[in-house]
Amino acid sequence: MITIKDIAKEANVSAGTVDRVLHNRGGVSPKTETKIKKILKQKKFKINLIASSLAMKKHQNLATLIPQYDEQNLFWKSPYSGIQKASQEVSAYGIENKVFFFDQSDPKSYLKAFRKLIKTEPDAVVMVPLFVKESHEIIKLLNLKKIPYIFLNVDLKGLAFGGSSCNNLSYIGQKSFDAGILSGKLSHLCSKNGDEFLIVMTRKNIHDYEAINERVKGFKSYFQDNVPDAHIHQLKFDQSDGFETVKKKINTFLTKNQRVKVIMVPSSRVSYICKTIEKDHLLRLKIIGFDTTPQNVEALKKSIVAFLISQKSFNQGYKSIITIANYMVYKEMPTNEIPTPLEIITKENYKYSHSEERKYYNEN
Amino acid sequence: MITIKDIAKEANVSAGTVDRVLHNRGGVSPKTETKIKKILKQKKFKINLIASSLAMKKHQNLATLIPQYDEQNLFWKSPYSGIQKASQEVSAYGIENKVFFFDQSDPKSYLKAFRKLIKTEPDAVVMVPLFVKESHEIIKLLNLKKIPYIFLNVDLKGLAFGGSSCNNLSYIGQKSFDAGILSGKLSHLCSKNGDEFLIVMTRKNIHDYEAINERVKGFKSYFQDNVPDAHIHQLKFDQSDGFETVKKKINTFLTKNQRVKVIMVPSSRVSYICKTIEKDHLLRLKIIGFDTTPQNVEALKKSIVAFLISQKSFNQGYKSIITIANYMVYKEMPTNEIPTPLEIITKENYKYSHSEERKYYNEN
DNA sequence: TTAATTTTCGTGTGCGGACACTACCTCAAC
DNA sequence: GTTGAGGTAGTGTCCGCACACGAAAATTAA
Repeated sequence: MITIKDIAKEANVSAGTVDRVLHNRGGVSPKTETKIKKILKQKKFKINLIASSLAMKKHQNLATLIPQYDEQNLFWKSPYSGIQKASQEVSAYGIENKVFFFDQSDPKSYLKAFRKLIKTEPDAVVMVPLFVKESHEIIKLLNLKKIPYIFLNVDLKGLAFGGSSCNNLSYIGQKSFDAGILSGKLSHLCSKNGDEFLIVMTRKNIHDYEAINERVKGFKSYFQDNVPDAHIHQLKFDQSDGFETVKKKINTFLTKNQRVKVIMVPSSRVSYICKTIEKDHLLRLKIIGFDTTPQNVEALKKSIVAFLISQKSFNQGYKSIITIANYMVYKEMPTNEIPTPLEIITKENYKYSHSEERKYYNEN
Repeated sequence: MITIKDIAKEANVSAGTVDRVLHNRGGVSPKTETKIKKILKQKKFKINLIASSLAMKKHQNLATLIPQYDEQNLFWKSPYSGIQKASQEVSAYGIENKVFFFDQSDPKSYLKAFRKLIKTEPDAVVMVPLFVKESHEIIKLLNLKKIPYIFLNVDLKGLAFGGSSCNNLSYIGQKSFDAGILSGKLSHLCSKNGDEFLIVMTRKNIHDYEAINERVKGFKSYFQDNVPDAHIHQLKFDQSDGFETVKKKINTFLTKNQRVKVIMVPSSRVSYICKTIEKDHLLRLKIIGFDTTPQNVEALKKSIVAFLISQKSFNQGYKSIITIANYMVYKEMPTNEIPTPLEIITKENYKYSHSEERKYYNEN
């Protein structure tokens, strides 16, 4: 193992000087700096994170702003678990994470939670910018206070409102358009010539309104590029539509359109949709959905759903914390976007796909 | 944060005594021991792993025994990269990993490499037990010397030869049978009633002889359970068969059997097989293979191959090192088996699936 | 009672790095 | 030549813990 002292000896300087170079703290003449840098590279010196974090002992505050989950909508449980796990890990590095929840259907609670958050004077923030307008108020303040922040799961693609542009260090989440393309490909693969397709949209989930649209666009884009003459139907339901309404509409539609063989549900509500569909129809259908919520996985196991496209939201949560922690501790700049994998989940590979998450649950 | 000193002060003893209690190192009177333990619990003291591992500076040797990769067979490059990455990380914990290579087609080189390895007196070993008989010689010695070891990618399911049973801490790899089931499911999903299936086996890859058999078994098992009357053909090629022989045989077969619509290649040689198949046939075929070797990914991108089932061998390599390192440092017992995910890779999601690996390549 | 021995415990050093503090050196102004 | 400012580089201390060493206390032997 190469230490700072080794480098110092090699360069005929003291450890302090090497340290100054390592951290760009200035006060080193260009000559010695280049010399030291050369030796650092040559010897492949890597800072000893253990010793480093011990020496720093800097207690930093991290704050996280995410939607609260409930039984109605378990989607946010998974990223929260990932956040919890990562928080535990980074605590050894002197970073303490506080989580603030808001109601995903209430912009006011979003702002309220943020106000609480900002009072704790965090050194960095991880947030889910669910509401565009309110987010810009938040961002303005964060920019002003020079608090670095990361977007999780939802992106505000550099939208600038009133001069406050997003300076988020990174966005960690799925590329929804590409996820849509993938759903198109899968639909295509498990269909034959002449089969028709159906997209079913619900409005129950606000959380990924933008994402859902992107997925639909991606889906259509796939077919435009590969099967331009494919017949793609679309059904939309409103928040106000009850279970029975949905049921009636869908089944009537499916009876009329017997050539529809594949259904794509661009939200995490695929299991709900499945429940409304009559058995006769289910038998001929291949159904593709998103996100591995417990209900969706149940439907997958029963072979009602053929594919789920997972965004590994546990990993998203986990990574968001790790990423910003690395920035806080080592000033390590993350890439602008950290796309999470588009995982294809079937009945057969589910049990292998979320082992990290399950392991975490078991340990706690 | 509670430190040892805090506890010591509270108990009116020195830090050394607290340390002795913490590590059961003896030499502490029952009275003070119970007193200290009480305070430890009460204050919820947790040892600072950072400081601990720094102070220990235990230089431990780790040795890894894996097959050498070459252009002919790039499969082993990926786990090696994962091993490299993990080695780098654990070096901060004072663990130095030495990698020893052998020729995957030569049992003698396997033993030879091991002899070299054992001379370095490693404190733990990660190995790919490719050859059953020779592995048992190795295991016998490791058991005797009480050196803990982990199996990577290939498992010796507790086979006992001459009284030497496998005491491997863990096996990190794919569950090949389940991977086969998954390939069956995918084949089924992208076929229609009456389509026939073809399994193409080559003997070029010895590395996963057992795995290949398991995959085939899994594939057949899926159809037995779900489509018992499916017609599954099988072609086997010998090591001696040249490209032209294979080409001739496959195309003759496909011409004769026009109802074959799906091909499953249970090894990582799917791209090789694809090259032998004439375009006319390719057009009607859905092809499923294993492992994301560069050539296979190429075929995937060209839409020649529909699905690849990846075992994330990079992660396997990475995890094997991390797992044994955790055991070495914290005596953390791993679970007996650490199955890696069965990832379904298509043209559309490839770019998101191996980002860790690519990131590592770019950084180095 | 005193010496010898064992048990119990305090002290000091070092792991590799961060950073404040200090010392030195150069060069210009007077 | 003296002085002081500004730029460079060295030194020392600390982070929390592990462990060796030896001192003090307790126990036993003589």
